[in-house]
Amino acid sequence: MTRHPDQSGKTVPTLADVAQRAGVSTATVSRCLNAPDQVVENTRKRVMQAVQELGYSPNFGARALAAKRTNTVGAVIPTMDNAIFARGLQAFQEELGRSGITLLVASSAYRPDLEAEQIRALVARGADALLLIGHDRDPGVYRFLEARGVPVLITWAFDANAEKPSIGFDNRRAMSALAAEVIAQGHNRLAAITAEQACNDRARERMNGVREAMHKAGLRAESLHLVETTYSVEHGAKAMARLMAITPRPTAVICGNDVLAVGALQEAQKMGLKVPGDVSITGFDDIELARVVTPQLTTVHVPHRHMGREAARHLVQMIGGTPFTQGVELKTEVHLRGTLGPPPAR
Amino acid sequence: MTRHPDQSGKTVPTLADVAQRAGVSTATVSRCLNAPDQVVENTRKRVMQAVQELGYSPNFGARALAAKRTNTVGAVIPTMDNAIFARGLQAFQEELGRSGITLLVASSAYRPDLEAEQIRALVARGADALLLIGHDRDPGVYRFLEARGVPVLITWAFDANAEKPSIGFDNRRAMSALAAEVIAQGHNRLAAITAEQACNDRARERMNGVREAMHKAGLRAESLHLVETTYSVEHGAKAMARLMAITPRPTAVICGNDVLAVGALQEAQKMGLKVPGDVSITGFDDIELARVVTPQLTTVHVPHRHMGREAARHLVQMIGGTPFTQGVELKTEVHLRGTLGPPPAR
DNA sequence: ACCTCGAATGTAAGCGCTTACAATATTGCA
DNA sequence: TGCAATATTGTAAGCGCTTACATTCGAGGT
Repeated sequence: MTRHPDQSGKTVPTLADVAQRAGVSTATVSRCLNAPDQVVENTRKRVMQAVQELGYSPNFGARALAAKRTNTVGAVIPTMDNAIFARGLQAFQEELGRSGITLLVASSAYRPDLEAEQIRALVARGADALLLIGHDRDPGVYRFLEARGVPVLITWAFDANAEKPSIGFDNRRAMSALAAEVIAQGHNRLAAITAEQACNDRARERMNGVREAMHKAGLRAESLHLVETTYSVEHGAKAMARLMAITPRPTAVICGNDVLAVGALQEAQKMGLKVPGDVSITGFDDIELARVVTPQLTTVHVPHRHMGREAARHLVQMIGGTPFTQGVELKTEVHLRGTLGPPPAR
Repeated sequence: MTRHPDQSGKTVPTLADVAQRAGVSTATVSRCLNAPDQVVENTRKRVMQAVQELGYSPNFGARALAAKRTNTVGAVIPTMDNAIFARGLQAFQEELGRSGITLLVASSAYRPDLEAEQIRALVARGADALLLIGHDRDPGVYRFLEARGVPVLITWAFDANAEKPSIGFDNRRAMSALAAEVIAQGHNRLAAITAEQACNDRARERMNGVREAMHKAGLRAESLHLVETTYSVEHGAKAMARLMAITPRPTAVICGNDVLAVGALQEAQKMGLKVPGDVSITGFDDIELARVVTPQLTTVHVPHRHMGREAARHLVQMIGGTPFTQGVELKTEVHLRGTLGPPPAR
């Protein structure tokens, strides 16, 4: 493989270089960097100056190797391609920063095999703990993590009975509440567009929520027209086209997330359907997109930032050795906006 | 600091453990992992089985330390909070993956000090090369990178004369082309909303592009009403409100990016102004948002994925030792959509 | 059967850092 | 001033891995 990039024979200064220049031992330099108060002011100044002059920065690998600790946590998210995870992750990172911990992010493109690979990569890189999205996962992955003693926290979902502690919300209940609002408007021909449900407990639970609400309202859950598709505005639009071809046409389309919902909305408008006059549409997540389309999307608001912050706090504790958390359930809220209205007066 | 997370005395298997179990030396195990064809089939099978049974995975830090090479490149982007960088970065990562290189991403929240810190962190982590956004940066950072011999590629901008090679587009020219279209519609009372220009050559050059187009068209560049604000839909809206309070009211508002433009669009509509009937609005970037609002945004399309892919290719070469690149300039395209029209017939 | 030579494997020296422990300097107090 | 106690610094042993070099093995040629 490639020879390393010391293109012009540059030499990276090491601890020893700094020590020599400052006229102290490497141990002292190390202490200056990691526990400055153990070093007397005078020496410290000298060392710091040497650090400056040499442009020294510690070699992370060596440090991790020697200290058996990296002050790094890893997160594997399904995709960076949209805002759903961005906001929560940002908050997560900010909170970690307070404890001097660095975040490493990897994305799995919604593929379980890639996710497993990324998890291994992060662990190999020394992640002290991991943040993962959703509970669904090959048990082998959990065994691996268990064997390595790497604390794991699940988020974007909450399930008190799952193998690993989670900080998030109950996807089923949240969606059920939204669906109940839809039904309360008088809709009884319902359809739904969901992201792929295999390996995705969040998507699955959301759809279960829809059925639950239908059942409670006395509607036959089996009458729900369900289209499963991959995550994108375009696919949402395509799915919508399929649903609108059904007769009698569904009067409300409940989407598993805002991105699909926006696609559905666009398609409806393109077909000349009035939203919500001819058909109601709802989303889930309440990302920026939801408030930017016309009419604005009725959706479930998720406290992304709060979730990220809480996750960080708990993970820091877990790294500190506080064993096993019960998990935290966060509340979501249905936000009623323009895309939901009563069904057409047939 | 925290004791490390071996909560229950788990022991992570090392190369030596694998070697012992397979009855070979550590060198052979290492070779099995890094250069399998140097090991005879029989031994290899035995080793691989031991790896399996033990659930061994190599310690990245140790490997980097010994091999002086990490097969990792780092990228520091201004924010993860929106889609602008996501798509290009995704492509970047995919292309790197082809060469077996891992991407580490950090975000700087548009703050130069944080960016410098993240750059140091990535270098300390052994990044073989770095991808950075835009040219503006404290010279000290470049000196540091130079001293470390870390190849750097700039993207999301192109400037043949800049200190570091870049792969991107000419922000000024691209915006100038868009502004020319606006002017061609008959607008002569122009306003603009820009992201903060300090430390952001991209934002600055875009505004220079507006002025350039005005100048070419015989308009006084000084007559441009400019509002500078931070990056978000809401701030775009606020800025729009300020601009719409000016008399005589500008008839076209050129925004430095799509996010600000969407905010401006929302505000205009909230104020009861017709877009483009009463006021035209344009964006820049052509992110998903641009096609999702009503009417769709006239904007500059940037070939994000192409840019990411190219950047990856060149960076891989640079790591391989191919010195200094001339850089690559990519073409952008003005996409005329619904938010641009002729000015109101006064 | 013996020798040569290349392929396969083993040996052991670090890579740059942290940290237990030892050595030394400094301080307070009698 | 002298001594114990404490604060500061130094010494050196690894952390887990790669790799140059040494060693051993096996096949082919005579």
